[in-house]
Amino acid sequence: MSQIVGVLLPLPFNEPFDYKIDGDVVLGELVRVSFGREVLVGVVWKMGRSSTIDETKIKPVMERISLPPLSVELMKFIAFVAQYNMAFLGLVLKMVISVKGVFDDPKMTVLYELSGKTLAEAKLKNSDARWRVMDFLKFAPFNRQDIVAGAGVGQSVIKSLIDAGVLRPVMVEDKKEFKQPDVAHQKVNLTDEQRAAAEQLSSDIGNGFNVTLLDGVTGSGKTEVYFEAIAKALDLGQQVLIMVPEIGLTSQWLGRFERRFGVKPGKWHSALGNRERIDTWKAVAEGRVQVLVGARSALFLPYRDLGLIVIDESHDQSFKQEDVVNYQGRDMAIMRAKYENIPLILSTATPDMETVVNVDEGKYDVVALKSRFAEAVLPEIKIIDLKKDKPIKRPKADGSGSEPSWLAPTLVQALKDNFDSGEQSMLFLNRRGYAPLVICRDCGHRIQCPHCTAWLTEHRRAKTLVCHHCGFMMSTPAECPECHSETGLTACGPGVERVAEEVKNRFPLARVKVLSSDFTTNFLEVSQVIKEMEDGEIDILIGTQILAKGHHFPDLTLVGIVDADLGLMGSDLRAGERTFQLLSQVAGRAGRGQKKGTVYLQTLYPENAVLQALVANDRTRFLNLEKKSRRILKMPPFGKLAAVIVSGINQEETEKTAIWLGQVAPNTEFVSTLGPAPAPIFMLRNKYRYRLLLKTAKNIRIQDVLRDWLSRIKIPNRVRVEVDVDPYSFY
DNA sequence: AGCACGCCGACT
DNA sequence: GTCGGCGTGCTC
Repeated sequence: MSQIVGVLLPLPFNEPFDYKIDGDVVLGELVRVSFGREVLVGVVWKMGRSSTIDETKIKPVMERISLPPLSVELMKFIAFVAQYNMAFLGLVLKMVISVKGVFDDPKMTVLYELSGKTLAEAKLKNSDARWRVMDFLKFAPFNRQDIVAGAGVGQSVIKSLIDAGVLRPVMVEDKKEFKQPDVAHQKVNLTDEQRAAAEQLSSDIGNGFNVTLLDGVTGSGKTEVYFEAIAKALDLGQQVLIMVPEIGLTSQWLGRFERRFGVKPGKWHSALGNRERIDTWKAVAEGRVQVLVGARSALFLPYRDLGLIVIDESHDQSFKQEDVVNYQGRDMAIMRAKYENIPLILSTATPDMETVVNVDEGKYDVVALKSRFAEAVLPEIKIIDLKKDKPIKRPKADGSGSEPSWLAPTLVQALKDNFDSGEQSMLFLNRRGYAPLVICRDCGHRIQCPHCTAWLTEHRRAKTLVCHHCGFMMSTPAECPECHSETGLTACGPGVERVAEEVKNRFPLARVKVLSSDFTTNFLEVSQVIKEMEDGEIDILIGTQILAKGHHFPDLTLVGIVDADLGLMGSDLRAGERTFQLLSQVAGRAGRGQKKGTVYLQTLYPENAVLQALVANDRTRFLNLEKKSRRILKMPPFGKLAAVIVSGINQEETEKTAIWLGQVAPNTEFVSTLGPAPAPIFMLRNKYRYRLLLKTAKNIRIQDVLRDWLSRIKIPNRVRVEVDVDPYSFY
């Protein structure tokens, strides 16, 4: 019996294509079909016809893939993500099934089983070794190596049994085995507060959809607490997903997991090799891996029986990122939990405003951890007013003139005292490279990226100038490209490399290391430096953002934030929130052991409300201020935003399109638009960019408004219009 | 998306 | 005369 089904393909379409298929079919089944001149794997999305094309043009399905079909819940989730983010349905599906080679013929291995033929029938003599082999294979087939080890025989014994037909080969798929976590492996002693929190989280497992904010300061043991909820889900035989911001940085997390559950969890991230990616995808689909830690993209895996989602460091901005499809990983995770009807835990020390408001409105539960582990106390935070406490220029080593300084005398003194008493210090500056700008002193020329409206950053160690927006790279020129002066080029402002140079200069005896999320530093290098820091082999560590993530350095007692104002600049809606989160995360690195830590914030604006709230260690005050201003401005979460970016090679054409869009933009009591305006980075990768911003009331379906708006004009071919629902970055 | 078809300008 | 630019349309 042949029937017609709609197959959704991993291509930019919103509708499935019709194919003929024989036999019983279920929705979600994976099928290989020919499409145009390509062969693709798609998903049976609809029963029956979805188009009106001539039946003779409908091709048959080539092959049915023998993997479990996508669940109805996952299909609904895919449809939701597509409609919410204004993305093609097929491209969202692509995020689920585009693992190169998963659907190819799997690797097979040869195992041997008993054929039923006896030794006598095979005209073989009885021997101990032969009987041990036959005993060993009584219940399950094994490969040659396993028979050798398990029966304690040599290869020749096995060979004679095979040749005689007593053993026969069976081909089985070579599946990577994922060890099952052991819930009772090593229970951790929890404090009363932690125990209560763990119990509340555990009680939600298996009881349907629910979101809980696990709110605790750094060092309060959030991880150990949600581990207990994970244990409960594992007890029920369910799968667990833990979403983390950047997997490469969590070797400490993996260590803690392994200590608690005795095995390594499955991993999913961009740096995974193809073999491991295929193994993991299949194991997730077949329910052979129970715990998976992963980046955003792990949300789109075809879990067999997902029971819990945990989002670690849930405030992290990297959960919102531009993938195949733009989406907010945290919000999408909550929707997935809703469709799967399972609980979700948001774990953070600095919840974002969306989460805070949802807690206020009673939509999310909250569990708070107020005290730090053991004796550890919160660090003391001090502000250094750079206008009064000015960094003092230092004479150059060779005596020719002076070099600028980026560290105020107070901070230098504190570093000295800390070093003298043999304790570790850390300096934080969220700027990679040596200097963010190179300028010619003779003609005033500033070296710009040829493809973007952005200055090139000097990376002195690599002897290159780099564009941090498009990746353009050139070797640092010897003379000014404009006036050819050989002495004019000067580095302007500090990056981590330059601060490190100053520190090495001031403390020649200290062991100084730089840690930066750079293309020149790889994962291995990063974990190496982190290990050295843990082992006390570094006195002063200088680094970027990368330092803010959950590392635990017990002997770190001094943190200096070189430029607390960085990030407060610009018109970004979440600048304040992000700065508060980043700085309190960094500050939280200090004093996690027995010793009290001190944090210095260097700033030109000591009265700034964000910094004041940090000093007072008063998150609530900060959140209330922020909440108030967002409510007045009707900004998220009190209103909705969508950004529209118009980009193209031709400036005139691009600008004209943007202006047209502005002219037909909807403006009502509940919907307003801003722009077009040139985007903050006007030219990016050789394309001119304009931005429009759509703002609506909270109860309006912004996607409908967008669709209606964008359909009013014809977009020229060489102009691209991108939509970003709930934008975070304002580039 | 990926590819073919088809219509106009600058070349061996 | 052809080669190749990219605008348009199609894929079940």
